[in-house]
Amino acid sequence: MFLNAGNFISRGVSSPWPKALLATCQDVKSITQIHALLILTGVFSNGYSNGQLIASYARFGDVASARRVFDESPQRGVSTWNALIIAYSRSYSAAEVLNLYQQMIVEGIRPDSSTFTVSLKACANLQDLKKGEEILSQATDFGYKDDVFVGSSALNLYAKCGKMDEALRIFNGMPKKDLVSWTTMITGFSQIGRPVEAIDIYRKMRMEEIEGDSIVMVGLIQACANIGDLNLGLSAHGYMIRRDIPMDVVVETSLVDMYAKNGLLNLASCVFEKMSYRNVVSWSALISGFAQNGFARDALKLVVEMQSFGLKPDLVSLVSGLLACSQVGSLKFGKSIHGYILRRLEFDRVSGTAVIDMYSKCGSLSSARVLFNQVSSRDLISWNAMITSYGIHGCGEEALSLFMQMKETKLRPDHATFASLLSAFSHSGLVEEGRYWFDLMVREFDVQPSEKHYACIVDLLARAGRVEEAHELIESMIIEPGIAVWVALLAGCRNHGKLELGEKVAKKVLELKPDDAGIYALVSNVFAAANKWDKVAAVRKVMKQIGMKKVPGYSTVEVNGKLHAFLMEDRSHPQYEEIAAMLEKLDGEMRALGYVPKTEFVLHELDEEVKERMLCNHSERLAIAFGLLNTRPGTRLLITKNLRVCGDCHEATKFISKIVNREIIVRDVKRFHHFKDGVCSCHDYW
DNA sequence: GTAGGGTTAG
Repeated sequence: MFLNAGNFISRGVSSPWPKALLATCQDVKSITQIHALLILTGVFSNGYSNGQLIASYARFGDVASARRVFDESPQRGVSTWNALIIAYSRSYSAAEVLNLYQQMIVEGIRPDSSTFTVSLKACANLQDLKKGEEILSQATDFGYKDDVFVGSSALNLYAKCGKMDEALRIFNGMPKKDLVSWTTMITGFSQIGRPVEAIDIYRKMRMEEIEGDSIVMVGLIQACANIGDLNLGLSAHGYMIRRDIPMDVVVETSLVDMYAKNGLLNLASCVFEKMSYRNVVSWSALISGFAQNGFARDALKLVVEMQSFGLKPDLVSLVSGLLACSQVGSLKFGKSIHGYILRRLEFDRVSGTAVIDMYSKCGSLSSARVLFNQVSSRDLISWNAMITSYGIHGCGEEALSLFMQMKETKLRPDHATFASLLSAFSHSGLVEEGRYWFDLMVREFDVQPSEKHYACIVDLLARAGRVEEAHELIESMIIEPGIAVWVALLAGCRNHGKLELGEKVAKKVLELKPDDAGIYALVSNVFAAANKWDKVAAVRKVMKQIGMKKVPGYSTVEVNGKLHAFLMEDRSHPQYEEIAAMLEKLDGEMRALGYVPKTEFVLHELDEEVKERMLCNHSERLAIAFGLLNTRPGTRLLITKNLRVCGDCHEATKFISKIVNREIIVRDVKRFHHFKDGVCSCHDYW
């Protein structure tokens, strides 16, 4: 090492030899040796290269040594100061950066472009706009107003503080822009949830014939992901391949996320598979893509799989896991994630809300409430989640009471709060409360009713049998009634035998061209209830023509932590014989207690006897029988159904809960039913 | 200057 130093000196290298030598260092030890050499040769006491020495220590994260060099330096020029400031910046000590900046000013050292850039970055990270603006004005005083580095740092400062309009003002006034300036704007708009403007600036950048690099593409891809602009996303991907822009883990992860968010899970998986290196973020992007597109099982599989690759799930990936548990009603998996977070991580607000949602959607309302009480800093979404929980469990009064408590905080209820609240009223039959708060929502809380609020209130009225009133409300709507409100009315018509109006509404719904098989099923059911079998056939034909498949009804039951799924008339199950025998036995006991099969729920033109047999084979009944057979007496059963529970099964489950003396909880696609001692928590109102 | 997470109608 010293020999090399000699070579540098004797050859009279014109570039400063300490710099060249320091650059060759691979560890702190060699830096220490050169440090000693600099002292020995007197270079150090001349103040020469001290900055480079500081920077070298900082390169290996040794801030303490960097500081020592600084403190021992006999002379400190701007480069010495900058070196130390950068050292602190690299170790994420933003406060110390600003501290040094201040000292530097006090000591009368003239800051340069680097000083301002690093200090402004510290303000951005601290989101300290006030300090940042102070530094900006000093930069102007020192003549760095039009410096492109200072300019971009200013953009970043405003972007990180959420002031994109101010950033845009500065951006437009910048005499010189570089790729970083453009990138900061694109990324800034993208991250603040203004993807349209992000894309707009990207287009302007390309019009000025500036080529993007991988970082700017990340911002663009993120914007595409959030706005759902798949065409642009695909072309961005293609652009990078064509121009051979190197793709690192960040770009590839953004691509996975963009495809996954837009439901192109095949493409997302494809990119994911080809990645040479994947981290927790890459896995999370894919997991959340599956979870958010309804592929809960795949999401959960990935949570397990990532661990076999040696990666530990973090809060973000686990929140997606919780979402998946909520969807399939897997209490066991959900609980294990809850435990994992308790043991190895720390809850934040988002994961706290996700756990609340998981417990409530997996049937455990009381656990959800316990956790809600434990969340220290609740935001609007936490409250909304808990109000929703009460709603789906049919606890309208509790939902209202929680809403009143929320009103006492400084949080303002939003459109989601009212959607949950109105839906809670609807499921509990609190019609007057619903009308009252719908009115107050507009008058006092300034929340304009949207389609979903109207759908709630129409549902509320129609469900309560006030079908005409619901119809009148639709006629009086300010906004054009969409398919959701008509569907809510239609369901009311069916449930309350208003078949004449029902037929009219059914036609209306068909005109609006639903894209949902469930809606076609409802329309067809209304025609079936009115014995219009020709129209039933016509609807089925339309569905066939547009290639829409009826979603088969299925139910799942969790037995010993494993989910078992049953389709209607599912004879394929290995335990089918036992299940059928159990159902037959129960059927006899139910009839003895007064059960009469409600064959009107079989929507085909068939013999009564055949209809009765079909009802017995509904998926929820198979799941219940399987659960009874495979769990110890007295165990609570949790059934999840992908459609609404049928009226006859609802009746039968009440009887079964009494006969077997068990609590049976059924989660259908909209809400929960808690069956116990022959009654249901919904009091037959749903 | 760069990536992933929670609530919401029928």
